[in-house]
Amino acid sequence: MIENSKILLVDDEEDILEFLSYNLKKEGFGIDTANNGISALKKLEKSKPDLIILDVMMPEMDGIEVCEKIREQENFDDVLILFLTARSEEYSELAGFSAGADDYITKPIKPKLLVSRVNAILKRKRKMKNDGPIEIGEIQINKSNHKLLYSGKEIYLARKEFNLLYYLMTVPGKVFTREEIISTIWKDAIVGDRTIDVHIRKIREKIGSQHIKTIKGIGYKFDI
Amino acid sequence: MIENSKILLVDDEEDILEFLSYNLKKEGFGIDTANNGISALKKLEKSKPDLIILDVMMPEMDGIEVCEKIREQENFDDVLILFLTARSEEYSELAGFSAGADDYITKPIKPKLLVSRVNAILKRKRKMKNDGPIEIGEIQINKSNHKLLYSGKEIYLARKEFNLLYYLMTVPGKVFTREEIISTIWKDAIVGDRTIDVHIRKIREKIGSQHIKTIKGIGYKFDI
DNA sequence: TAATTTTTTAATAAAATGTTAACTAATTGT
DNA sequence: ACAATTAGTTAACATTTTATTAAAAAATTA
Repeated sequence: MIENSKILLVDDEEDILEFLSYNLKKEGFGIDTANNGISALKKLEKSKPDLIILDVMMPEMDGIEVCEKIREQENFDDVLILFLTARSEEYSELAGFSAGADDYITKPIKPKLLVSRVNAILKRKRKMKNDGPIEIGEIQINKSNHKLLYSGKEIYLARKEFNLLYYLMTVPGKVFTREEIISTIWKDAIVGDRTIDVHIRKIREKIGSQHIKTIKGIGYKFDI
Repeated sequence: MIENSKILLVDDEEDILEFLSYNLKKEGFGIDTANNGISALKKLEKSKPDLIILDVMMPEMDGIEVCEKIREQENFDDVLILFLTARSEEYSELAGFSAGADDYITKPIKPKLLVSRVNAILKRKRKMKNDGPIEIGEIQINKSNHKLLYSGKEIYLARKEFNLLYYLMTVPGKVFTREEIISTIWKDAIVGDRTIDVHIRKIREKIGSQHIKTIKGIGYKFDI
């Protein structure tokens, strides 16, 4: 499953491309490479990668810009993107995430860490993609047909509300931080903190307020 | 904390060993030395270092080989390893990292840079480790989802309370001084001494007062 | 394009959390 | 034992965080 995932590597340094290729091929991933942003964008359609590993520092078009351009495309607005950054460029953490990155690895790259990070991120994705309905108590939520059943009755949720509730329900009992929520539900937009509250409120309006609990200073969790 | 870290230095040149020793001891690190790879591997078990500084260029067994051998050992497959390389040996960067190094420093070694690098790498490690639930007796505290279980029952702690208890539980039995507590929990605020007491009191209110012991004139510790 | 729905923001209220001050209790050193 | 020091307690107050509205902006649908 994971083994069949395709990864597109984008870096201007041939050495790094080879190093990454070697270590990821060894793990059974399908590898495609590009040595600049433009070439990467061109290869997208044909390659259809599950994950893109992007160097932040590249001449002409840097990783952040490439990332933004990828996210603009209909078919790739939810492809996984992982940034490579030099240790010193701490700024890239923030810049990268707001550009729509899913994770990042600092150089120098350690093969073990790289592989485990890549596996983790793909696993997470598959879990999210896993379309089977989640059933908790009297509540059933089904991503494939976008339906929420509460005691057998269908309740309509707007998209953001649905995504948010679904996300919380993926791990019942776990407290999701506001940061986690924002970086998952609002990948490619910067929204204020109150936005979450309002959506939570609307969900509570529809399913009652006993299920979604506020953990002040941290975030929210779904409980039976 | 950092000050108590143990470092194993491995180099064939006595001068360098002394130079490193001198500069790192001055910072409060515990130092052990070995002048070849075989001796280093032997000392591992007894020394249990947090960090190993390895010269790449050594006769008989070079640093990369030593590194690989260390990584093969169950107990040390995630010990930190830092390479010393001559500036010219650029190849060693890639080779070193694929052997499992965490960082490297080029010779000639500048004391200030050495110390800051070592501190940085140890800090990073502690940060990474800072996950996963801590379970002590009937108490389980889980930072990733901000949950405290006491005899299986979930207890709610406010954020500061949680952070404080978690901190004390990171090293059960260790007495944390008020200074340590303040500089960890109140990183960017100046608070009075009574503030700690009040938070301790609130925690005791929730989990009972048998676990957090006051060491008068020093600080507090967590005990089973 | 207009109408409708959804999403976001802004303003404000409410609630929870955090800190301090003032006082009391306990401990320690002499 | 007694003063000095340190910790505990409480309640008031300050600060931070979240909830609730209504209204504006954006997206979707007819």
